[in-house]
Amino acid sequence: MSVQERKQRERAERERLIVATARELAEQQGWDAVTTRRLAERIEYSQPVLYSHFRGKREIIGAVALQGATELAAAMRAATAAADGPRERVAALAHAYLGFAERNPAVYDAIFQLDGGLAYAQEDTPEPLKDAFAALLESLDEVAGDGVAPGLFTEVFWASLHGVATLTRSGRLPPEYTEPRVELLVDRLAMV
Amino acid sequence: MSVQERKQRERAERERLIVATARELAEQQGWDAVTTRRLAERIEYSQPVLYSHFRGKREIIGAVALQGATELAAAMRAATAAADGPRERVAALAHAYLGFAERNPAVYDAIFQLDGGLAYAQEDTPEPLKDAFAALLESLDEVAGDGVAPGLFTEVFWASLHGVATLTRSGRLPPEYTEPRVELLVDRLAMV
DNA sequence: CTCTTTTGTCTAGCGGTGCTAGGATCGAAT
DNA sequence: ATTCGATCCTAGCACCGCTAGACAAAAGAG
Repeated sequence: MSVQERKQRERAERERLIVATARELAEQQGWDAVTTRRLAERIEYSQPVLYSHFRGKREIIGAVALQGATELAAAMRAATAAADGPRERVAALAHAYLGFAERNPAVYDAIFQLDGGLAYAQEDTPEPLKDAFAALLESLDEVAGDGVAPGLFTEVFWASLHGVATLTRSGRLPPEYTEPRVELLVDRLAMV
Repeated sequence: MSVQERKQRERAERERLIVATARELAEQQGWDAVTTRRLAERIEYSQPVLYSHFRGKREIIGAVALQGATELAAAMRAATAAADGPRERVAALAHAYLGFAERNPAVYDAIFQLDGGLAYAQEDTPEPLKDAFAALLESLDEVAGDGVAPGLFTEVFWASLHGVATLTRSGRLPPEYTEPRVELLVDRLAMV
């Protein structure tokens, strides 16, 4: 029995290694550089081993996305917990979100831009994704304003942040005015 | 002389054919399906011909992006010209933008998501891109509000629309509530 | 301890990608 | 008619995601 347990443990460990290595490589050189060959070489196994853990490259992206969503949710909750008052909470939320996107661009892409084979906005959406949305909702609920559904408000606020994050990182928005952009968003959208 | 002119004309015509075919193929089957081999086959020339017109696939995407930006700018101007009052103009602008993104997803990607080798938000940014931003600015200028730079306001409004457009199309936002989302954005962001 | 069976891993290869070198062909000018 | 230059294509490179099948190591049975 214990032999099987050890093997299972080692297998799980190797799977973590694959995900961590893919993430590292993606952050270092972009997702285009994450090829199955390079990834296999880095974990010091042959390519087919990857396919004994994941159906394909897409699922590896998905695994990185789930890990990232968990961290993003935690980062947002930590930031809002330390803020006083609704206005400050929303501002802290926005900064935490954009900060995460800036510090972990490849992970952000895995969650919000690439196809990781995950279901979004459905019943079978993976828990980490639901939870990241819930973390947004928790702080935005109180500033949605009268007659506006908190869920709808959260979607709109989130979409705005996402737009700023992606357009900035692709060089379509100059990065130097991010701060006033966020202030404007918070000022106008949040009903203090 | 006239022989050279004819050749030049034919060359320009073939270049238009390449761009139009790439766009068509991208809208039909997505950008992943736009390979140099398939594209070459559709225009009934060999692969290397593509490279006598463009440096590579990236530049073809860029050409589609410029064409699309011109159309997008025209669509926004047409929509806002037919609207009465600032509030209605902004709403019409938002609908024109999102409508374009929905009807031409591949072109939208070429402009705002993919790497077409174009410069954004700089002096050497191609005219069509500058003009599309200018078209946004023209209608948003009057609703930026006191003490808010119209350029900054336009960036934020644009980013919000972009977030809605991309998250919706990738299935991360359920499409059925797009209308109330846009209404909320216009209501809150625009200082009527 | 030996033999069988199962499990795990690797080598090699398939059909595809973007891109390019070098040769063939065709038209224009001498 | 012949040279010459422009134009285009065939063939091929290195890489991609993914997989079949050979092989070795470990586990279980006698």
